[in-house]
Amino acid sequence: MKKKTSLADIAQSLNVSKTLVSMVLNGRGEENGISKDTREKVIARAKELNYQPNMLARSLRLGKTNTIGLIVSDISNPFFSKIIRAVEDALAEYDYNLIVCSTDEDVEKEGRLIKMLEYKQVDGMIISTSMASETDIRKKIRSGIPFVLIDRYLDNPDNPYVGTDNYLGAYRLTSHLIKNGYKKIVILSHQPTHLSSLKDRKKGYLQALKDHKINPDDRLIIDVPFQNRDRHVFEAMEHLFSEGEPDAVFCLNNSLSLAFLDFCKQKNINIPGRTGLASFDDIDLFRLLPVTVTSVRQEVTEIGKQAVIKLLHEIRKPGSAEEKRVQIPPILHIRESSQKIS
Amino acid sequence: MKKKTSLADIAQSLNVSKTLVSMVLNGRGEENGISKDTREKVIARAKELNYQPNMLARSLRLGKTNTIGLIVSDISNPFFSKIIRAVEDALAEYDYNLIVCSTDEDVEKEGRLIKMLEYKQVDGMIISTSMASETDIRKKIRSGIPFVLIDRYLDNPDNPYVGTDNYLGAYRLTSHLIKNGYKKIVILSHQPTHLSSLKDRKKGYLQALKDHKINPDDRLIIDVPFQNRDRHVFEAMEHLFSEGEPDAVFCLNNSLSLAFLDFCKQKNINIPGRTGLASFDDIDLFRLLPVTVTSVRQEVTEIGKQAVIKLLHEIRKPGSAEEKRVQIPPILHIRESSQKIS
DNA sequence: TTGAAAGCGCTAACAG
DNA sequence: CTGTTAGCGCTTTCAA
Repeated sequence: MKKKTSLADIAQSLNVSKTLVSMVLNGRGEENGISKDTREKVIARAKELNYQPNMLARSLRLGKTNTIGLIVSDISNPFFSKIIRAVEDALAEYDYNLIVCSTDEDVEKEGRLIKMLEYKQVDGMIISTSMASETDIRKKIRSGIPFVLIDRYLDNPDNPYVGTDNYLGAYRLTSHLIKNGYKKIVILSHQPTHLSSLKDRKKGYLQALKDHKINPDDRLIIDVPFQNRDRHVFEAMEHLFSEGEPDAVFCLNNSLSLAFLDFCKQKNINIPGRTGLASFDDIDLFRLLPVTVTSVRQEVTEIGKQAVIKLLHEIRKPGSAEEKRVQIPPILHIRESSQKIS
Repeated sequence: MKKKTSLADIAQSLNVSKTLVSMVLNGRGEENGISKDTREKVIARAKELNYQPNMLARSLRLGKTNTIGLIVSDISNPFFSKIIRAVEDALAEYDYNLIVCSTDEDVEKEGRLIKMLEYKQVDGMIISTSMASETDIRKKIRSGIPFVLIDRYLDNPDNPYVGTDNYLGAYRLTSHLIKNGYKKIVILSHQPTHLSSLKDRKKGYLQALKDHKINPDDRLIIDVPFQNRDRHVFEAMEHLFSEGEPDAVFCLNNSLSLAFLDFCKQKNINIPGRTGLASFDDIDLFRLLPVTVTSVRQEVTEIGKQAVIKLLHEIRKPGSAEEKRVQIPPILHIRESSQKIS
């Protein structure tokens, strides 16, 4: 493991200055009037000595790292991992790298991670926040590093944000269920309940009920804790299905659906015979089950892409975006689990 | 967005030296004999001025970034995203961050990413490589940054590596199928065929056939291209199922299984009636289908954890590990898709 | 055409 | 107990 060669090394070996070498290697040789001859010599020697630029030094000098931080609740959740992939690809085009972090919906942890990223001098952050208010985030990001929110927005409408039109998705889905004859529709969600994504889905659900003259029933609105979701879903559903008989379940995301399907499997609950089912998010499973599952697909790739575009905008000239909140309409996939009932 | 406060600022405002401040803030004040009084003053002022350490400068000085790079073929593949999560959690304990990259099994791209990470001075890398030989990687990592391979090893047995015992998993799974009466077992894989993971699984399959006196049939060994897998799997299977009738399919990973299940769904192929099925990897889908799918579960969390331990080892004293290659035994989940046939 | 020097913010060796 | 100095590797005035 030999010592790395630096600008100085190659400058010295050529009896020129670091300045010159730096210019040439950054492709700014010509415009600074370095002779073609010298330029070629520099480049040749750089290759010869196997020069590797030190981005750290470069970043320190330039005040930018070409790295952005991405904070989500769990990178192994397929919804997020697909967004991350899209973000990665979009950023690659602009030569940015990605540091990823998971919060497990833990506000404390999120705070620490934000600080961390700030210390690391990331040029920007993309955050799917668990916090309840913009002030909470601003309190952490003191340096004014730009950030854009994804999936969940906060109280300040001027925060750049990209996500799904959750209200619309839930409204359509619920309306569809109602039209197909379902009346006692459970809405299965998880904590924390202040997340805008979940709140908007709930609003869409309630509005759809209202518009179809169905009275909401509080007992059908379930919020399980985030941790140990599977077990909590099981218990809640067991309780619900043992007494009053709901006729459909609307799961607010993919992990809740998985938990619910598990419950149905164990309890031998037939879909849509005994209960209808519809879900937010669209995962492979939904179209591969023998009874395919009706769902609202979020445009994950689009969310990732747009978030990057917005962030890069924000990095170049903060606060310049025309449109602060971008809500991408979801796509309703009507399948067999929500078949018409009498 | 006010200018950030640096060590110098707080030193100046207190009429002490940067050195002192640096020591105190790094908790090395006491051991360097800074008076308690001064220490407290420094800490108070740091808080007051809202001091945020600049890790970039720190890293440049120290020659370490506390960041490691993780390269996989696709971070949105659940197998990898779970490993990533485990890696993230394990690294967090040692205050390391994670830069993630996807290669799409593209050797060129992998090369560029490795270089990238090297320029960024990551302290180490965890790589699920698509390359065919260790030299190819070493050619990229000139600086001697330590790395550990996951999921796939290379020709050099001294390369630190953590993965599943793929041979064993495939051997057991195939043996199980044979014992349950299956004889014409398709093995469905994808390119590139030099990946040790896939090669070992194939070896396990062949050995199991051999040990049970079944002659391997080349027509049953399928390698589809990595890109557009779904379509290729469909076409290959359509071809296969139209002529000679295989009696089981062994999918070498989760994405191939998804593609195959899709095929079965579209073609109305009954499992296990018309064909048995078994798969490497274990995904939610497999236990939620009405006919549950027999699979070999890889210990993803364990792989991530061990990779981190190995890498940290390697960072502290390179080449010191007792055991270079760690092969974690997989777990066979026997389910309904491989039921006994006559 | 080219170079000298300053400085990004931090830490460590060495002196007091 | 505390400070001085040097330097990590790079870019960027400003000067020649």
